[in-house]
Amino acid sequence: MDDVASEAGVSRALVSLVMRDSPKVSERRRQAVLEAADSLGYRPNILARNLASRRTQTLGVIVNDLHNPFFSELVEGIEREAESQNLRVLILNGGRDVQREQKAIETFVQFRVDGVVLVGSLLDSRQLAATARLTPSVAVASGWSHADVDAVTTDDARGAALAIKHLVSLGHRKIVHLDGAQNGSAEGRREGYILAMESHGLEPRVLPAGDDEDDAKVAIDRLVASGDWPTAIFAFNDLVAAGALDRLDDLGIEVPEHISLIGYDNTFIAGLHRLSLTTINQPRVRMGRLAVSTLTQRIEDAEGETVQLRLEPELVLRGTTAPPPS
Amino acid sequence: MDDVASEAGVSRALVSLVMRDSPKVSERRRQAVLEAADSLGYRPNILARNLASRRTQTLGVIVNDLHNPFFSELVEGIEREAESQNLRVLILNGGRDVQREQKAIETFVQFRVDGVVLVGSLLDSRQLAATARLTPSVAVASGWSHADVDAVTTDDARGAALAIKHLVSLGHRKIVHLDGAQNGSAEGRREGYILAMESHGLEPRVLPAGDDEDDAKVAIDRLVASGDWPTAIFAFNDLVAAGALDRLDDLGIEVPEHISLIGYDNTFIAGLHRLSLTTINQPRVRMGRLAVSTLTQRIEDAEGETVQLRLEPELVLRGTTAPPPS
DNA sequence: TTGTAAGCGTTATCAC
DNA sequence: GTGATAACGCTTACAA
Repeated sequence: MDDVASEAGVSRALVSLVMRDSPKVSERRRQAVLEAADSLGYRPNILARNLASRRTQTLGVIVNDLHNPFFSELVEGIEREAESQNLRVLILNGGRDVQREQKAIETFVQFRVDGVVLVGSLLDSRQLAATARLTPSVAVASGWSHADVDAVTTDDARGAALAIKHLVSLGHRKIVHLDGAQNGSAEGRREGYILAMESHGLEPRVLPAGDDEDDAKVAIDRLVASGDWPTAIFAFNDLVAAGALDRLDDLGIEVPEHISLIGYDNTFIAGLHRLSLTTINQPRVRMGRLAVSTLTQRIEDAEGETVQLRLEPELVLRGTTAPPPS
Repeated sequence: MDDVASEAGVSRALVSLVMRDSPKVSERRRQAVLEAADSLGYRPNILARNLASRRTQTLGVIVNDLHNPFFSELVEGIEREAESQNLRVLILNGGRDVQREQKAIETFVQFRVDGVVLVGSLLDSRQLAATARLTPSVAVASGWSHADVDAVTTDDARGAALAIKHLVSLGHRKIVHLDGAQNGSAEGRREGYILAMESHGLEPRVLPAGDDEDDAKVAIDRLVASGDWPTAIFAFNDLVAAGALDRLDDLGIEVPEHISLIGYDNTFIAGLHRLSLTTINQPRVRMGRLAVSTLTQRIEDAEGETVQLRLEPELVLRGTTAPPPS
């Protein structure tokens, strides 16, 4: 910075102002500084800047699972809103592992990012609350049971109810749920499923699965072994549905002729014609944007009341649901 | 840090040593410091640490397209190797946009990360070389034409040749290529395709497409409009192949009965039974690991000779290729 | 093994 | 618009 200052024939303070796009610099000086900086290949040191200014203009995003398209599509929304607020976005991979997620949080805290967005977090309420005490935080797409932390979700119970209602209206009565295990959204969908089944006078049957294709395959195999076959499956998400579909194809069980299948998230996978998965849509881009705006409000006012936004999911009809075989 | 020191009854320097897991601290003091840190909720400030130590122990990863599973799977390899070398990994989304990628590089440079991994970069040779001059860099999965920059790739021309050889051996003669446009790997695959076609005495036909499903659909529509129908399509990647498959299904053109289709990357999409895409595999995890080890060597020795690793792609036979209709 | 003191590259304040 | 000077929170010789 000293070098740039003397090269441009100005003070260091002026260089600092120019680098920060301050309006109180004459155009002439600004040009001189920018040229000097350029010719010397000067790059402001963000570390020093952040240290001195005690702000980072950076948001940390922790993505539970980069492999799941739902999350990467959500990140788009986050980035768009952050960009419009002139905030940088750093991404860390949670790797579907609570420990790694905790470590990622720790990293962001140590980096002193202005705030953290937890996408599809695996943390429980207590851990989430602890995180929010450490740094401004918002949870997106990670269920509904976290009273004290800002969150943007869709109503998972309602989404599940939409799925079940659709299946019931087609005439299904034996509908099983492939459960998302410890995933934050699993509880809402599971309970929504159970409630919806009961409200239709049907008996719920929850099969533990997980959140990706492999988990689904194992679950389907167990379902086969049980000998008790349903007429429809409500899967935790599209990945699970895709895995289930794979296994059903292996077994020669036709979808939707023999069995109906419904996913969740409406990722691009569900839209592939060959899968044409009936699913539940979540407005990801909007969720991402809202998460960021919620977070920036929280950053400005640490004490404000907890914000909990719950958007509406909607049913997307495609080709994997039909009336049960007669 | 001062607070922790006085709470633990030691000097600030000692606290620093403990926080960095230095071996030269007595167990007794270490415990005292850790307890004090814990009770005060102390978190070392990485910014200050990095500033003072002039190293960040952090690698920056710029992912061209989070939406493409190939890249997210590659990131796994990167993270694994980085973790084993005790390096943090920060991810920035390139968003399939050269400008954004350049901005991401700038951000990492300003953060003074120890090095940068460019995954599926869109930069041309000159831009890449400029980046490498700024900070230790390695390009992964972004083609072969960047002589002065460390790179880990697979042999795209060879991959294309494998695809064409397979199709030719099935009896195909009219094979078109859906081209990846400005994507770094596009050139190698395109030229490999052209060369392979010519070596079989066939006429190459390159159709501009892009790198995702939508690009593919447009390209297929143009192909239809041309009235000149091939018996096989070699797509730039699995996403393009999936998009092409969608469009072909729309048109009632059966794969592989009427037309054969082959993708590239062997992402999990290709493995979905409903798509069952014949494709070319790239060893992503290994590529990721090699990228990091190459980069760390470069960090240690800025002057060493350029490292260019080219791994072998391989054909993965699935269900979208068959002999041409007779 | 512990303590001291001089940086690290910025920002921020304030008088000029 | 400028220049001096004190933070910012840590590391790192070097001394003890």
